[in-house]
Amino acid sequence: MRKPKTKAFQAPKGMNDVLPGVQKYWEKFLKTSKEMAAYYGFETIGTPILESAELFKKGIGGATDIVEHEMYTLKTKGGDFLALRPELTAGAVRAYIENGFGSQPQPVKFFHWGPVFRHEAPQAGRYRQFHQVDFDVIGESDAVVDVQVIQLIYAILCEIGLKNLTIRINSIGDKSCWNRYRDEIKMYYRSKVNRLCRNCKKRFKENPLRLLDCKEVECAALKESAPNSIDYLDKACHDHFKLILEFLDELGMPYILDSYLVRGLDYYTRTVFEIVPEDATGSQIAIASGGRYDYLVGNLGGKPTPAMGGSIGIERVVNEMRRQEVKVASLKPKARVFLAQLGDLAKKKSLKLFGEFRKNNIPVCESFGRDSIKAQLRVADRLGADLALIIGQKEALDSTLILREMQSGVQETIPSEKIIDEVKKRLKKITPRVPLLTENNQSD
RNA sequence: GUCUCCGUAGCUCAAUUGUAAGAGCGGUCCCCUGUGAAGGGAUUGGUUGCGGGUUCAAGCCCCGUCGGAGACCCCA
Repeated sequence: MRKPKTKAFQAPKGMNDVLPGVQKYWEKFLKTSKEMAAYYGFETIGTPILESAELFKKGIGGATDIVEHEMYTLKTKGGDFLALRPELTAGAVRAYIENGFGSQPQPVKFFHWGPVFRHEAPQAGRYRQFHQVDFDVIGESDAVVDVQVIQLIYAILCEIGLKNLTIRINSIGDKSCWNRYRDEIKMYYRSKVNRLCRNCKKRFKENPLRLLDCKEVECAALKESAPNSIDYLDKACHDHFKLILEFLDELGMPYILDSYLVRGLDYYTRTVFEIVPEDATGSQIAIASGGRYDYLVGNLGGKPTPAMGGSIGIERVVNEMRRQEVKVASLKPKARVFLAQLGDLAKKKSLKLFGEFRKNNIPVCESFGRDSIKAQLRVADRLGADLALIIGQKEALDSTLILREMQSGVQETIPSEKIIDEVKKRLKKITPRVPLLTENNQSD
């Protein structure tokens, strides 16, 4: 007889469980991000995971890969077309407009984080559901905020312990520069079209600027002598960018000017940047990126408002933290006291006692499910407890507890009402078997 | 969407197509019936991702499918 078996479920492709063993990295990163963001004057905002699909088409650009091929879309029962957000900025800007943040003192600074979705083939550092933190400064055109956003993101990454990060930065100008530059690019490539790869032939027609993004050997060789976008910035954009570089120099931040850096979202103007770990193996996965988007608020129906933002990919950061073996404190509260029980009455009393200790802010560990005292003490030992409290039939009736110092094995019977104070006293006296502030890299 | 490699116990991995798929680690229990660490013993573990096919015989070969790792594209 075969038992009918439910098939084993698997998480959807490219979507991962965040298991207890890696939570500490997430916590460390999020805690640091929130604190730093608050310090820089950012206020936290949360927006829906679902938004009108149209928002992203208008915001990110209908011709981008993200919107054209990678968006999870759905039609509701009411007939609305919604999409799982592929990034956070569009939602933040929508919220800015919808809630009238435009009439508050400018700029408005948002800190924003959560899951985002892109239907792509999973790969190194790439998932279909992943998480970003996002920083947006809306309502300020000064170059100083461009630098401030980069500084903030860079500082967070350093603060959590990442090393050897490089900032790549470029300016792609704005409307007044684009046409001129696009013409130059087309001109340059016109005679070379048949040497381009298939994709680039398409790009030549549809979006010539993306030609510079290609990594095919042939195309990469061609772009070496292609006109440089920076040479086609108008005066305002040029000055803006120059100022940014001066700020970065002043701050001593490790940036390289990458004139081929073009981001895949259409809303960017002027400044674009990404932060890449210098990896000996040559992996070039950006863990953070962003840029200025001076037209986005206007394009989404608000009044024209300059803005700057950037986001960090949490999974990529966590992967990098683990690759660099960053030390992160364990999340497990270090319980130095173990509570062991024997018998039904004792078990009931233990449960109550556990609550008492909690109120007194003394972490206590237990293994109530185990009935043998031996097994319980074994657990106590494995957990590295300094004190074991044992309450058996006899103690439960007498309202006492046995207090055992694990190191020495010395025991003493203590009346229940005095146990909290006694434990406090002993904990001060005894040196912990396991250091309290463990910064370990073991998976928990 | 295209391509390459991979899928055996909770974990790390064995198994020339040929007994009834094994080991280490882990878990549980016992040696010790109210007292941890060392040691010893036992035990728990699997429709070999799933579904077909070839074969007397498939973990192994073939097809499909679902996952995973990675490359392209793109991106955090």
